[in-house]
Amino acid sequence: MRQESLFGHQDAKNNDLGKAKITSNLDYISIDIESTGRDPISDSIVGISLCKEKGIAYYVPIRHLYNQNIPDALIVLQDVLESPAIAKIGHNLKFDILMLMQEDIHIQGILYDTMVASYLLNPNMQNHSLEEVGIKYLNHKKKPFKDVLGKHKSFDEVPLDEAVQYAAEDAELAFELKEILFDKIKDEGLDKLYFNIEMPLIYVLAEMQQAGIKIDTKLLQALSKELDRELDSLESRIYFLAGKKFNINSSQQLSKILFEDLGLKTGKKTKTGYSTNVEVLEQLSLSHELPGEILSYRTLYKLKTTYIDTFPNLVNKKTGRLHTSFNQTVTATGRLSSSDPNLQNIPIRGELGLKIRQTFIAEKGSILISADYSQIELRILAHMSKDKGLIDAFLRGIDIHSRTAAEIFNVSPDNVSPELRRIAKTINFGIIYGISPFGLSEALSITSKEAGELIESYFRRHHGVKEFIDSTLKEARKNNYVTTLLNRKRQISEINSTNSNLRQQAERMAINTPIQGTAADLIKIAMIAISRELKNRRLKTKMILQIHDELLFEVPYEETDEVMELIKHKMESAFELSVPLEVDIKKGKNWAEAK
DNA sequence: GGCGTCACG
DNA sequence: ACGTACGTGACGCCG
Repeated sequence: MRQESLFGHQDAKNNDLGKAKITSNLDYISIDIESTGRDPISDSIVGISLCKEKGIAYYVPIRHLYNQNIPDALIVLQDVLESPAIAKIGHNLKFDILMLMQEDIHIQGILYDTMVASYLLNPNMQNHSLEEVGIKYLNHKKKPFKDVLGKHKSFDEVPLDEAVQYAAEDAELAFELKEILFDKIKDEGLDKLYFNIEMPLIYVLAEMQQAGIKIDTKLLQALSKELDRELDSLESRIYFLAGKKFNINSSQQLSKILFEDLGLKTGKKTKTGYSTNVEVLEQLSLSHELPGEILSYRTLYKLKTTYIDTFPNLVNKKTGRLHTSFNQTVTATGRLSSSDPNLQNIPIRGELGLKIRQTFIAEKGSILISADYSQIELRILAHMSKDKGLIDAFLRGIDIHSRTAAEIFNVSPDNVSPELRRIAKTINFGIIYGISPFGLSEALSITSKEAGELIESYFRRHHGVKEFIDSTLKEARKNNYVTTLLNRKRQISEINSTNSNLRQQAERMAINTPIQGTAADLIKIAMIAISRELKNRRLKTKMILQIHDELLFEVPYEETDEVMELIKHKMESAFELSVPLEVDIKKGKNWAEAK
């Protein structure tokens, strides 16, 4: 492999690569950006490597801490990077897109992202790093980044010859992986899913991350002080009830207090001892005052440490906003995940949950709009199972849980009590999770015999669902994988296991994945469609969060009406099922109001 | 770094 | 007899 620095290694002055020369006959090129760190909002570009031919890769230093930089090199490359006719190959291109956005360079063109390709080929795999994928498909062992960095604090301090070796290797590796992985993508019938959904989604996710969300730091700080006082008083009360001081956050120490000192009845066990989780403590709170106080303490402490005290520190200095990372290659089902910080698990339940949502606000002159799919997974179940009862209920717009209750308990729809509805709702959830008598019995605190009877009663009225489950399992056993409506695949390797625990777990995955995964497919389609339409109409509205079945937008006042209609329409028409997709949409000055 | 716990869909 | 509801990420504890 020949590795050169396009400008740094050779004599820069003699390197008058004209734009015409770069762009002519160039169908695709692999790129890899080196940076001062992994945060594409805060960190900056150090250099970029390029490869357009196996065996030849170039490294362009941009901001190394020595004098061989070509600050204008990016401008020379801009035409290539922004050419829609030149496809871009890379491993985790969302990162490169975001880094270049900082330089006001906007990548265009087909994206061959080898990380996303690896994920589609095996969504169960934990690690789709270039290191791992390189080893798996090319048996190519990369030099670890840590070794390149050595004693240096950041890549911009790495001497050029070492930087060239490392960076150019990455670009070439991605280039070579592209051939292999995208042949497989085609062979596996994943090309439509990749090119129609995952590939355009990369751009959408990059824009969402770049947009970020505004939070009310002052309000969070005020909440924090309020909680300090409450936690202090809870702490004293807990020590008093326990008869001594201890670390309330240690479940081990708490377990000793509850089950040894106070002699309360033990319940569920964990690997390391007796459980002190919320179910156990709720049960214990009937016989002693302490468990209830612990529960209050835990809730407040959790929300304070995870959200209230953390978020103000994460507000980006440049943008004044909170930026998450949307991960496209993490979940086994096709969902996105969010991290650093996770903005897909912002509290909503309880008074304090609402207060936290109130701290997510719109920019001055804008509002937040939240749009969420109503019962999307049950609608998908209705579609996939062709179950007459389910389809009929959704076509007629009936409250699905009440309808299920009426069926299972054989009462008239008007006579469904809230309690019966709650049970039916749990069963409906259970179906989607790959129901089992044990699981349902735990969720409803009934015996598994009773749970089994409820399940039987459900299937008596929903033959379509029963047949869907049976045929899905049959397919899974035959293929060792299951698929979503848009042909996403998940391998279910233990589906034929002789270990019954593993096999049953695999069976639940086999049922749940097509449903959860199809929901993920549909909202991804909607996101792409909405993003396109916002661009086409030159609207300023920004999509800022996705929470599995919900999209959150920041919308300038004057666009409110137009955008509300646009979003609802695009989400509801993302894909035509045999039942309607329904979207609830709301607006407000903060996320609590818009929900 | 594994574990328990708990925030969300 | 065993042990599981599906999918995530982050926190603090503990070794």
